[in-house]
Amino acid sequence: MSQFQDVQAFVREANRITEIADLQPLLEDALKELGFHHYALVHHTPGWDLPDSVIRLNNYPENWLNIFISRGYFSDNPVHCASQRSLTGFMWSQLPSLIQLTSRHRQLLTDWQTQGFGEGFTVPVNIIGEATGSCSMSVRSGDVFPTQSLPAAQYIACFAFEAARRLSKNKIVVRLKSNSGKSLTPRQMDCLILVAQGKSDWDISKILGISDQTVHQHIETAKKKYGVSSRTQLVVRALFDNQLIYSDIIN
Amino acid sequence: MSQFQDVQAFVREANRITEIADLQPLLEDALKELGFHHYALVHHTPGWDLPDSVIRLNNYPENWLNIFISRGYFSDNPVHCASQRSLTGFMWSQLPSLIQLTSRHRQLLTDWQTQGFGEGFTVPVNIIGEATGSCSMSVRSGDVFPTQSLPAAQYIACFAFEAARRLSKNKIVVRLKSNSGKSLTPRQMDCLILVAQGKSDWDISKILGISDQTVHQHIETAKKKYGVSSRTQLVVRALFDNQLIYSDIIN
DNA sequence: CTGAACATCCCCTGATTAGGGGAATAGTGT
DNA sequence: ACACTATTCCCCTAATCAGGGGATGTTCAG
Repeated sequence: MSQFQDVQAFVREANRITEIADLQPLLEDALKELGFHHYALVHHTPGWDLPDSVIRLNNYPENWLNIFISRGYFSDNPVHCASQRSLTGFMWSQLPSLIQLTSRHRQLLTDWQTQGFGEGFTVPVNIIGEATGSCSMSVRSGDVFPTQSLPAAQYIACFAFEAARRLSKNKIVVRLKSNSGKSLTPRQMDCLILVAQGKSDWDISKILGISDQTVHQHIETAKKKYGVSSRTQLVVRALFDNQLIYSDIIN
Repeated sequence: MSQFQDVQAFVREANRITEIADLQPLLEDALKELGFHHYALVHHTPGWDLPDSVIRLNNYPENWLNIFISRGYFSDNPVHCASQRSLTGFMWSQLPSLIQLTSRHRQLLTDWQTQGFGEGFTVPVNIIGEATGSCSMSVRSGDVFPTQSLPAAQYIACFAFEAARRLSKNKIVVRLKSNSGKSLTPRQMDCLILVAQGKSDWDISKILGISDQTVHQHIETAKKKYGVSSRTQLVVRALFDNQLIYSDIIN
């Protein structure tokens, strides 16, 4: 599996299967060949139950799944948290340098080790308009970690998720209402950013040094450009269209 | 470049450089070796000017850049649009099957061909909390398209963007205020989704078949859980935390 | 069985937003 | 010079949201 041609065989097969159930053994075998014993290909959802379109493949022993569910580790999971900050795969031993681990995070990692599991590697999967996800793989405690397999692992993880996505029953489709070049003026953007931060018209007027009615006017014009009727919709659309990004808004 | 070991050399070098300017020749050479003549590694921003932290590397001839800028193609770009819908790289000839092309999109592609450029391949780059981006590469019209290089191209594109991200001056950092397991109740989620869609309390009350004051109550409780003071902030936080996804909201 | 959490409803006041007008100034491009 | 856009300000009314208060019934775990 040191050649791209080898992993391409996996990609070809993954593209051919028609049932999500068929992906499970395919992926398990491919990752076993790379030297990994457990894997999890999942959407990052706040809850465990409920939705049908959510991808959640893994070969963890039932014992671990029980611990995982009973302690509510599916939400606020350090691996998921870090994978939203990275583009390429990362090893779990690097987690402390990627995010600030909480005591709850450390507890999860301790529980993991206590169950006889070892180092892991996670490939992030982020698609705008869908739930974020990841494909993780790990070895048992004491096993040699297959560092030389990571490039192939990254590649396989990516295409495995794409295949799972394709086969996921209720396809999560988001149709872009193209904003067709209509863009906001600088002043409208100033106001919009502050609106997204939860500021009132009066707050914004003081921050920008203009009257609150002018702020109101800018926001109304922006809403008309997007064809929406509420400020909340305006912010959602602007985020979705990349006119706004979270770093403008949060902290 | 048929082996993972070969592209790993690129990854090692990309991780070593300390200036974004050094990435340009490194990436250009690597992609030339794969058989591509032009590339663009960019953040998808609605405007061309302005921000400093935005990544925008390319080796397009000035002629094309002028056309690109003068016609405002940086916004509403079909390649960027499609790359937000995909996880793995795609060829530009597949664009019609990925998104619905507008006349403006087709105009861009026509202009592209008129300038003597040919088939291209784009690797999406999506990181939550940052502007989305992509790494595209293309051949000249009439050149053979290096299909066998696509796996390596996908891999290199990914790590090139990660390197550019690392070197981008004003690092776009978003700190997660961990919601530490505090999750919304089903009814609160119902209301939140409808709020995000721009519905008023009264609308929501009719949709859910409860009183508008109850709706109000659910939203207030949700706001308290997130520690925010406005509905807009609530929606932004919920989107950021993956409690809400765009497909819940848009269409 | 007893709390705790959830869901539902009602009351109240004041602040904010929505949506309709109109109008002056400055700059840009034709 | 004229059209156009952006920016700024003002007026108005009605609807909605924010933030208090309290109350009832269900469900589920300890």
